[in-house]
Amino acid sequence: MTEPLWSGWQPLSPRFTPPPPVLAETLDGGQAFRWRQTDGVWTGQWAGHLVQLRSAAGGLDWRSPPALQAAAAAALPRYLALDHDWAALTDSLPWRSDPHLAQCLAAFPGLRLLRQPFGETLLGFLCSATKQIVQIKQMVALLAARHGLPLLPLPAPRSRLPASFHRLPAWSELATIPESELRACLLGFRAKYIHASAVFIAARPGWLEETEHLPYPAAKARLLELPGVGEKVADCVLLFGAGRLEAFPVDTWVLKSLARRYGLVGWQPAQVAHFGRTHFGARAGLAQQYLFAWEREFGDRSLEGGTAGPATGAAL
DNA sequence: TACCAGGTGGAGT
DNA sequence: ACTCCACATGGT
Repeated sequence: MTEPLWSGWQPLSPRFTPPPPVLAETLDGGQAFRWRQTDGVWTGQWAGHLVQLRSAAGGLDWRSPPALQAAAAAALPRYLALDHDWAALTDSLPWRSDPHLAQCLAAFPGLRLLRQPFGETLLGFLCSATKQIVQIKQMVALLAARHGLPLLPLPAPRSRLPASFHRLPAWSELATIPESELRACLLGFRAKYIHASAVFIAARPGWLEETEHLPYPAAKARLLELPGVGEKVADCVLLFGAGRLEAFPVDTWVLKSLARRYGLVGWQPAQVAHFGRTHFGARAGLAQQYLFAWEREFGDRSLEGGTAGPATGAAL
């Protein structure tokens, strides 16, 4: 008979027990672009991995296709950053003196940063400029489907696979794809940035890997050399793809958050970034993720009524 | 129909 | 240094 697509569910360890909405925010809130939920089960991919997660009584369960299970078991702890003490990291944020931050922490208990593959994170956020998350996910899915290697040596045309799974194309592969084919993946003007960045990276073997391991300021300076990578994208890549918690990406939502909740109306992104790093400290990027999640979920509703003073409290 | 979306780079002051 | 603007495309 054919091998089952998925192996049996296994408990994730160390434990990771977010409430389902927080798991959703973690996997699908704008850090990563390759997770989908159906019937309470999250299916996600990174590098050569394919994993499902579901909430169970004592924590999360996970499973993979049998052929990929061993590799996934080794890779999952790093991807989900299970070895980090997120409760302690979150507690180190200045929530005691910042009522709005305290409100954000309470609204998304257990939110964490993923540790995604560096190159894939770069690709995702090169797609992100002035696009909604659902649209970024669509671009990334098309890039994988059309230009990435199949994940499994697929057994049968009639297999029970709901869809075929593909890796994202590596940067060396992206360099060989004509810009017109990238545009066909709904990338729009981002296609030329991805193409030019791929050519840049392909001309410098080892450059991307070295960049990942440099200290934050040097790594950011190198990422800024890439066409299409500015302050915000560089910080997202370092925060979500290199574990640099001091990176403080300022996107339109964080700009809104700091304007509405901290009174920084009219401030430029660079000024807001400076404020964020000094106010939130060495793990400013973690604080940023809470602010981002809260503003997207509750921000507009909280505007009805009160003026946006510092840390005006909307009811939870 | 407007306006917005996890922005960036370039041109003109 | 700052301000405006083009860049593609779909969602609301």
